[in-house]
Amino acid sequence: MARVKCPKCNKVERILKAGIVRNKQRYYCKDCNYHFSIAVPKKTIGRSSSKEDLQTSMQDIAKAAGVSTTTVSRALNNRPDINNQTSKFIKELALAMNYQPNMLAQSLVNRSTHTLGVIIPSLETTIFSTMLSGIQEVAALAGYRVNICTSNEKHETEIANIQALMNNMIDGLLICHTIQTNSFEHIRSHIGKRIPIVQFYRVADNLPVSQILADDEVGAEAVTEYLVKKGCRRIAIVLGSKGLSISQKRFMGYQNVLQKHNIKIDEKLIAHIDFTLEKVVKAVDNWLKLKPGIDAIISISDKSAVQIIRHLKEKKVAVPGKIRVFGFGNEFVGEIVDPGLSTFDTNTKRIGEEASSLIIEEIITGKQHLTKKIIPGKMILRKSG
Amino acid sequence: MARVKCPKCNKVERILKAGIVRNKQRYYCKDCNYHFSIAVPKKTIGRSSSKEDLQTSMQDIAKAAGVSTTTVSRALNNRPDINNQTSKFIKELALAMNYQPNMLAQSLVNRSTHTLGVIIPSLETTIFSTMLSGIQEVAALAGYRVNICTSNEKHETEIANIQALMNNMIDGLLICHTIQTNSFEHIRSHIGKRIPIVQFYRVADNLPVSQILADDEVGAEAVTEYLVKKGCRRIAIVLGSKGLSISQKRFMGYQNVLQKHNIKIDEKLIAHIDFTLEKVVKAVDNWLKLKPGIDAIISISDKSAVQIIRHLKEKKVAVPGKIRVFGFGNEFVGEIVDPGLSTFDTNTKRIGEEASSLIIEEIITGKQHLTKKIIPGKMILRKSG
DNA sequence: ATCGTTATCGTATACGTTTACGCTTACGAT
DNA sequence: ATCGTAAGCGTAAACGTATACGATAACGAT
Repeated sequence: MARVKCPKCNKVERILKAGIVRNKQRYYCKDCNYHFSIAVPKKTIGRSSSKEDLQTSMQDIAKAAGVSTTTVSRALNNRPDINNQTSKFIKELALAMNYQPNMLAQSLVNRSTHTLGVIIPSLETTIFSTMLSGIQEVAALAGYRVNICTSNEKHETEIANIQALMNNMIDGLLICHTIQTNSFEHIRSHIGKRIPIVQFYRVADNLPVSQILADDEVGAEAVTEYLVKKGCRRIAIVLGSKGLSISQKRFMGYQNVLQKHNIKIDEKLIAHIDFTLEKVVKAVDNWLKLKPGIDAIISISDKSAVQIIRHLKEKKVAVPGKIRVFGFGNEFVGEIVDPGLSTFDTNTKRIGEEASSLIIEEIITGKQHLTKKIIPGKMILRKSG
Repeated sequence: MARVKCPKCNKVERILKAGIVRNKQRYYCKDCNYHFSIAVPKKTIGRSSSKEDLQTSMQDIAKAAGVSTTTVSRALNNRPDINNQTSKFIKELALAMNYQPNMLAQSLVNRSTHTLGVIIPSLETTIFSTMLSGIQEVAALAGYRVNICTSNEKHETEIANIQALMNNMIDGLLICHTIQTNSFEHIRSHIGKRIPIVQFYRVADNLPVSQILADDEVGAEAVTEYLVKKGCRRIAIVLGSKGLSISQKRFMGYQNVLQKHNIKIDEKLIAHIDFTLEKVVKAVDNWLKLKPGIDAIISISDKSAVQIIRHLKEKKVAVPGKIRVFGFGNEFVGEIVDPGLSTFDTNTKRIGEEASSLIIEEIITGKQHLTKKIIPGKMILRKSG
């Protein structure tokens, strides 16, 4: 029996075992400092299965019915070139034998898995889980499964996820980028292949893939316009990474309105951050020190906006009396906070639904049209703004 | 060319097309009122692919290297019975040719997809998306994908989802039942097969499958005990379906404490409902009419609890002055509401993590131990209770 | 000289499904 | 009587990978 060798230095003496992951024994060669892994042979995996707990296959049915597997396939797929009695008989037999088609085998021949891959930054943020919900519901209606990966707002994880998904297991990829994502080469290398890609919510504008996005520019315009009308002149705004259209568009809307009203744009009032609690609080604290002071904050998300309101309350700053606060997204928590959060409803669930629907269309037709669809939203006024 | 026939009445005349779903043309026979579907033949699907956009396979590498696919397989899997130069050469070639293994083919031979199926009631409820987040993170660390289905709190959808998942595409199933689920035959028929099942959070006690659950009884005891200490004697409680252990356990805890303190249990104070807003409001309104009145409400979820607080505020009922309110789950919204929500932190994310970890262990070892693990939680006191 | 062992590789088969193609039979048209 | 056509079925190849088994050559031991 051949012993385990190091693929690099070809030696066999100083090899250590280093745990098992995904049914693969990991090894480490102390000589050349090299890691590698070998799949655990089937025998050693303790499956009790001799024969009986296996699924019944088409061949089992064929044998039982005394026909070929082709005929079974024809019956089960309602093909026209089969006698009706035969078909009926086989179908009943399949039912009686509790036949379940093996999706893997079907997918292998048909080159399609009826599965969508979804990469989102987080599952613990309401807007993302809401979008995912929309994706999932539409997908389920069309008979598609959903494979979900979270990037945890980390660019490297996003890249790793794409690699993990693009191995013939999905028919299409839906992606919402990390807040810090600024380069998009990891996407570009997959464009134009068999598997279509659709970006949603947080998209990159210079990539030739379809997009479903919120009405960021119009939303920011509406909110800013409203605030200016209310007399605000020093409006602070929280944005994400500059490479993302969500930041660009919202800044555009903000800028448009301020310029229209001849209000100078102050760089100090613009924060490009990820929305962790500490970063948000720090940005707000910096703004509070400014002279002249700010009179409004537009936040990138409702969650941050609500945290800002809480922070301002702690600092005894009146909302909306001293500072008006606006959010984006219309999450449940905005209804509950006191004062109620004014926000721009981005129609979050609908974004997921449309993204799902679009990619399924691209999968079925095989055409990628570079659709760019903006989902309209609406301003919701409560007490905070 | 054979024309489309009805599989039932064998006629061909009165057949109507009825849309395409999952690449299958649906038909409807007006004669016998029968629906059926036929897969759309490959030719008619407009794939431009002649040859070049296909992935490179092991055979391509084998051909290029002048060896057999077996040798390529050996090289790529670090098998010991291969010459080191050969192996290195093949690996470099594979890299140069941008080889990506076809997971479908691998899964077909290995009989494992490294994919977990998850069925949860909803993605728009914080506790569920948090649990899913835990599941996903642990799964990703172990190299497993996650296939997500939502039952939308509907029993029939749960059943349909199980059927859809149990077709060789997953290695294990994680399920959190619907609030209305009361019978479990749809689970029982899948027990003992190759695919392990783990129930989490909402489980059924009399099924021979592993469980990961919150510390419902202890939690309910702690909360009830606290309320009694505060002088409450008419404590109302919101529960889900009677078949679920989550309802039973919480009721047990509630009952234990009341009996210990010789407080009579009033059936009118116990509501078995799903937690839609209307049902919750209706239950609360009924309680408000009672004489003697209630002095506390324990809710099944933080979201409902927060809605209850809002409703009580609208009705000018003082919280906690007149009625104390407790939730379950420790969601973000409980921090934000005013007064802050007292709640029992069920350690939601950890439940997901443990469930994921457990099922992966069952998959790898091939043994199903009927583990029953209770995740400890802790009471969190804020202003509402 | 013969045998056993080991290293290295290929052949063939398997996984479960779909489908191109070919074969037979029946039947109506010429 | 012959041909064409269609219905109904089977054979075999294909999808891409993994592996049991066999083959060969080299080498040392007896």
